[in-house]
Amino acid sequence: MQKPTEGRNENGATPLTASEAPPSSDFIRDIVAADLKSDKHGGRVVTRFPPEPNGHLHIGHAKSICLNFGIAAENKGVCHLRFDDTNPTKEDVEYVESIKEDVHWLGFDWRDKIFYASDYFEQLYQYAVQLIQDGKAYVDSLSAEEVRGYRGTLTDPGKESPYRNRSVTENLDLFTRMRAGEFEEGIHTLRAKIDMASPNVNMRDPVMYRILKASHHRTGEAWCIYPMYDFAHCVSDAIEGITHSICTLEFEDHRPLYDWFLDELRTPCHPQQIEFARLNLTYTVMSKRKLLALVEGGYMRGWDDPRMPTLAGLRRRGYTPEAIRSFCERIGVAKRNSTVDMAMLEHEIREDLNKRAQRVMAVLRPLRVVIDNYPEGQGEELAAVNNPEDLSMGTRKVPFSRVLYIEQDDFREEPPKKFFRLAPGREARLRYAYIITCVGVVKDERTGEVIELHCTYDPETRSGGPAAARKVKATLHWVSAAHALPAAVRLYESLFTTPNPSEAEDFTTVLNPHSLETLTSCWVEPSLAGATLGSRYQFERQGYFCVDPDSSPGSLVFNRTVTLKDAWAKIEKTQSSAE
RNA sequence: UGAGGAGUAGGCUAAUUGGUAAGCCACCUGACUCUGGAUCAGGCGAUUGUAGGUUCGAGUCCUACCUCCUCAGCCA
Repeated sequence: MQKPTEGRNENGATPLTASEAPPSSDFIRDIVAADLKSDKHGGRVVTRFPPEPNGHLHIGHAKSICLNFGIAAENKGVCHLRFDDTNPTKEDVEYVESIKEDVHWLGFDWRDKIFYASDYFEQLYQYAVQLIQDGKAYVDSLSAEEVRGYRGTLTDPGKESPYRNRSVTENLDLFTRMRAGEFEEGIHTLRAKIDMASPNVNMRDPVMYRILKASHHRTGEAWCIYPMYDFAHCVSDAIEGITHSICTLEFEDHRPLYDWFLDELRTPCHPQQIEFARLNLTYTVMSKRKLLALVEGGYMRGWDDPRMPTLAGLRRRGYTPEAIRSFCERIGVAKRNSTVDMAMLEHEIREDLNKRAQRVMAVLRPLRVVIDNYPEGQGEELAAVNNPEDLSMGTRKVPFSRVLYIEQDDFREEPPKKFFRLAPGREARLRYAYIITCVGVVKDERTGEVIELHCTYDPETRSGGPAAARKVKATLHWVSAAHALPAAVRLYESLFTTPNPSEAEDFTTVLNPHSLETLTSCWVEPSLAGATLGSRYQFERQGYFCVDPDSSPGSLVFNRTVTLKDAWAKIEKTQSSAE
């Protein structure tokens, strides 16, 4: 199928961005394409993203969102947002709001197609009644423990409940009274009458309804019986006219049940359930349980802690929706359990921000530098390019003066091999400014720590000046001490010390103690004075940073989204490990 | 030991349906560079889980085996 964008690209006019690029094909898209061709669903494509509002979305959900909304969009179809809110004891409006926000932020629009399984409670109930009337469902009065005993094991068949053969009339009566609230929780359940000897445990008379005297975040006290996932989900899909019901691998065993309900109910529409492997990422965890434990255990500041793989966390960290979408496209979709390298995600955000983020100079660990031959009280403004990857972003002025700060890492009193930066007697370029030579080192008398450098500058070497072309091995970022703005910067490293924390007996023991480092005496160039919340910058030579919501006027707080690739760090690492 | 799935370079994912293993990440060179960034050029790396079989030809088909994942909630 020819996409309009392809022709445009061939002309070389407009390069495709990641999100515009033709989606790579995968087995699900193959199925959808085949169904379209065979007219299986009347030429329609309707998908759905069905979260339960009992937690916050993470990047694993993003994979599902991109898949469902993506497939719909590619086929001129629609994707519904449906809240699977069938368990009031675990759900809350707080979560539905955050989920809506996250899906929108990711860049997807469900338009008016937002639904709730709870909207279908009455229809679901009527379908259940129909099943009872057909002799395909019954009210069971076994206790939870007894049900477990009757279910059998993976290798042994189950036994039929003594209540399995109640009459339709009795079942109808009991079910009506269940709804009316006559029974306490656990007294009765409605079960599908299938096959207690089925090798598939899900088919051994699964529970359809249980009594829950809980207040539901949308239906309040209207109901005291709630449908189970297996019954509610397939019927909800059918009600909405879903064509392809895409879910994760653990539901493969449920597919026969999904089909059983819809077949028995003779719904006008029978969606196809398709399963794919959920996303795993190295150096983090994805399970709701573990994420919750991190928050409740006080290991994280909240669901939006920038170290969390939640969409709220990634957003606060500085990730763009474009990078996440591109990531989801590149990892592909398959049935194979796999763990994607975190480096892939980092690659995506670097690639995106490299094109878009304004460059700026910031000194994180300041070392004072005095330019001895630069006149005291004098200053000048130097032109700096905002983004060498996109000259249309223009230039800005950066103030220069006699006293500056450079990065402590950019000076070594005794430089190791391959260290190109400043050292006694050595020269280096100050970006957009002059070439300087280190002529003196001031140390703290007690600690011996280097606290100040004395340098001279060569006026001829000013950027654009007569000797500007002279080659020096290193270019350093800097800020003018008199003009710089103070800032706090939060540096993040991987959340865990091992690539696969879930394999640890207790995953909290492999938490990385250095996952967060806060630097409070940083200096940033004055152009950042008006930086707005969430705005993203490249701090030259260091990485991408964004303004954290903890910032207030006059007190900037930045999060490091990701570092720049650092060739020197690698050299230094191999040097030190070689010793 | 029941049922359902899955095995392709270090990691992900493809392979026009039986036609001679491709792409991205990572890693390593080199070029270029006023970001040790970016970019560009190149490279490393797979007897496609194993063993047989069919075929002129197999990652694709057949047989057996091995390994891993999921399932015994009145959770989703």
